[in-house]
Amino acid sequence: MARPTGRPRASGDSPTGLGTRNDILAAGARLFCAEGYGSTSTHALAKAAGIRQASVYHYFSGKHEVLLELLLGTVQPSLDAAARLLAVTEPPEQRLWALCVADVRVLTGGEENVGSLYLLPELGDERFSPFHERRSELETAYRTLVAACGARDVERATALVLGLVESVILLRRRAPETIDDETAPGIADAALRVLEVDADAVRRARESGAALLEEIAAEPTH
Amino acid sequence: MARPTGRPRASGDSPTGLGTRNDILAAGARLFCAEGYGSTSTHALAKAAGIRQASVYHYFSGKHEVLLELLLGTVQPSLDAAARLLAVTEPPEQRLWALCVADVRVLTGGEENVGSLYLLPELGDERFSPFHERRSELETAYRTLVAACGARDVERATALVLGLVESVILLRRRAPETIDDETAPGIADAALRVLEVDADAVRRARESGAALLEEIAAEPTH
DNA sequence: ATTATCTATAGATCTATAGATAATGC
DNA sequence: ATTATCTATAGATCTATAGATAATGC
Repeated sequence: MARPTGRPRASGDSPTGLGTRNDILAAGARLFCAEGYGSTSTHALAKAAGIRQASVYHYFSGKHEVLLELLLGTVQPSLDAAARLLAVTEPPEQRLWALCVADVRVLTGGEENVGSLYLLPELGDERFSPFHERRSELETAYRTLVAACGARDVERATALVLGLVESVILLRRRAPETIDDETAPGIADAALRVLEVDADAVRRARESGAALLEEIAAEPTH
Repeated sequence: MARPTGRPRASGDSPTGLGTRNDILAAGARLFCAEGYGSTSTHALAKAAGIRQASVYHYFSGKHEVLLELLLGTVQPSLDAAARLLAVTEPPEQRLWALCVADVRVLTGGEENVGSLYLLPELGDERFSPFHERRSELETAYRTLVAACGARDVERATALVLGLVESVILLRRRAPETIDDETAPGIADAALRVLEVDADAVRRARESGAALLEEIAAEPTH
């Protein structure tokens, strides 16, 4: 797409080099995280994407669709990992450990702290319910594994584990320089400890976790 | 103030019964948390406070001042507790434990989840820098106590402790029904364990923590 | 007289559509 | 011919000010 069809842009090139649609998504990720959803106008979105305000509507029906697509794109990889981990036969401690690691990696990866989109108060709007459905599926997967680990109060334990995983969103805001390769395993260990899994089982989960993660990454979804 | 001076409201009474200024603050807390800052218009704010849009400006120069006052009011009690805990002579583990408990109690108290105001992306605006200054003072207090507890990597440890404390904001969103009297001590215990404080010292902190909290609550600020 | 509220509104901004334009593709 | 962009803009909404009004206070 060296010279794509259609009228050329008035100003400059695609900032991402991945086409206008991705320019808009990248601009949305940056602006919604840094300035907020309600405080980002379609004009600001377009400007950051290197196009005019009206051109946004060629790709999206409004900024809500931009945010929705960002949200779905963020939850999907975790949901895939969860589906695979529910299907394998390893001990639940190892699978929960792997799910935590996979999820934290999604939240710590990428250019923007897209996890912080989860924290936007505007997500209460019903337009984002497709996201909430997926998110709720993911929580069900966590709950299933937490229960399989033998937690007494499953609801409370699940909330604590999810809180631990999501706390990485806050950590990335506060001190991104402290995030490294040990962050995800460290949080996954802490999640098992919250469930009062004994130290030996935590160690085993960590030892076999890497292999399990590779396994589910390789395996195709059925 | 049964019949206050000034023109009466066109519609109804003060929702809070604590005067118009507090009506506006309460409306701000509710709307900024539930709908977001940028998505809440001065009209919506006024309506929730039971007055007309223009009347907001009699008390505040704009919605940014409403949010700023809410933020300062939320950080102040924690800052007071921190100042007192830095002044006493108890072991640092006990003082850090007490600070965590005091902070979590602020974040779990009140009608609205005001801690979630901390997560608004709009806080980057320089109009909120008075809040960031106080917040940064509070972080310094945490850092001082974390260092006194003998943490090796003070910055990283402080970030983890603050993350743990703030995770209660997310917990209150996700599962408010799981929050009880054990939440704050539980988080404070976890904070000490993150610092690899030995189990005995954690137990001691918890045992003497309640008394220490009462002491600093009673004591006047100098 | 003072005060807190109100109504009215100017000007800015924002959204979403209509229609023009400037490229490539056939 | 098709497409992606553009310009222009109508109508909605939002902010912040001006000035009127309806109470109490003296």
